[in-house]
Amino acid sequence: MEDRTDPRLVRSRDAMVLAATALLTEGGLEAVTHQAVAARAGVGRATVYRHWPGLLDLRLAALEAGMPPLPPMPEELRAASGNDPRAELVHRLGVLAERWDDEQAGAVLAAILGGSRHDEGMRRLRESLLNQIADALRPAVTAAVERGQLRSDVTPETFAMATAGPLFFERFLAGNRLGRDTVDAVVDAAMRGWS
Amino acid sequence: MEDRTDPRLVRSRDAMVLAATALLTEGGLEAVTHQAVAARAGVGRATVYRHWPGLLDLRLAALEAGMPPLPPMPEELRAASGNDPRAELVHRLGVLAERWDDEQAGAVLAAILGGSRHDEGMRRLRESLLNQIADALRPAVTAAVERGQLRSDVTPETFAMATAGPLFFERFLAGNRLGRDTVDAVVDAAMRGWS
DNA sequence: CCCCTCTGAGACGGAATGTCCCATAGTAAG
DNA sequence: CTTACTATGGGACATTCCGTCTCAGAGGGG
Repeated sequence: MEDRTDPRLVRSRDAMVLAATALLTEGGLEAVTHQAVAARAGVGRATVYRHWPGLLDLRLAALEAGMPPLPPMPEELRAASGNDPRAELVHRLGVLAERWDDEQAGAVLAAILGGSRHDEGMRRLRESLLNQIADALRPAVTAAVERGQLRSDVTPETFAMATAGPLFFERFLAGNRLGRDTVDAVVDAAMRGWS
Repeated sequence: MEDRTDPRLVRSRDAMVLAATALLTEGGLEAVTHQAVAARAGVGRATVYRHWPGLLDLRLAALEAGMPPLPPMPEELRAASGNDPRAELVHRLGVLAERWDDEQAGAVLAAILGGSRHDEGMRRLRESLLNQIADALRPAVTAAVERGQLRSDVTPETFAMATAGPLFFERFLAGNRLGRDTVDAVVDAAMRGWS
């Protein structure tokens, strides 16, 4: 259990990760190479190799950095919505939609989708992403099921498919930005369709 | 309007496109390079450059070849279903799901999603893909609207989002294969949710 | 049969990749 | 402040890849 806190190490590391995510956003995963990261971060080429010996390691680091966890639901907001499952679902999917509207998220998602079929690390990222979404919806979905607003066989995973699916489609296949009205319509249709 | 029918030309071209799609399926878009295609197709490296001077041209050709149009709805099937919009929607989305279950389609889709943000050609491919889906659903959606089975403001594009979206999510984010039951449940929920 | 086009093979200069070494500067401990 | 240590930057190096060019020969059309 090493405690690597050498400031030089974290400094250069941060600079490299920052450069890598920027390159990823601008030019896709292919643009993330040891050389490009070194140049962008103002760092020696050998340093990048020292931190991430393999190209996949480097790219994985960029993807992880570009995929921070979703913020948890603020407790006061939950109370303010009167513990209404529908309102909570709209809020959580709204946060997700906001995240997906970001350029960086698009680059990360596309890269993970493409890479997860060939690389184990990216497969893990994809699964963690999926769990992130399902977990964000879990409490509200469970509550909605208990109140009879959703069929009892509807799991958070199913509901994620029914809501995040259309949002994903609209954002990344149709290329449209996600407005609050879209989120609202999707949640509405899903609750009606799966009850 | 040239009529290039030199057998040598089409022969080598076909071999290269075949090799390119295979490489795309196996290793993603990055695996498609002039060198790799030449080796795989048993063709001189210069020949690949002659046909597609740029790397993007080459990759675009591979993507186009891996994205054939959806087959039209057979007229007898349409009659057999008694012109029932719901049955037609299930059928068309079933065809789409089958297509997406194929390995090659996954590679193509992921590549298009990732590349369409930086390349004009891929953006066109993405749009054509979207239109393909919307067009496949158009007649049935229109019929369903006319019969009051869907709200009058539901367009084929909206319905595509509501159905192809979840299927896409389930297939490429959750990583599950698409069974007939999934298609059925999704169409069912969408028709209930958007009516 | 001849002419033309496409092809395969290879040479080439340039760029990128991966590995190594070493002098130096920043860091932690005495 | 001094000392031992460690990460860094820069460069050398061999190797591979990339894009372009040339040229002889095979395949096709008239």
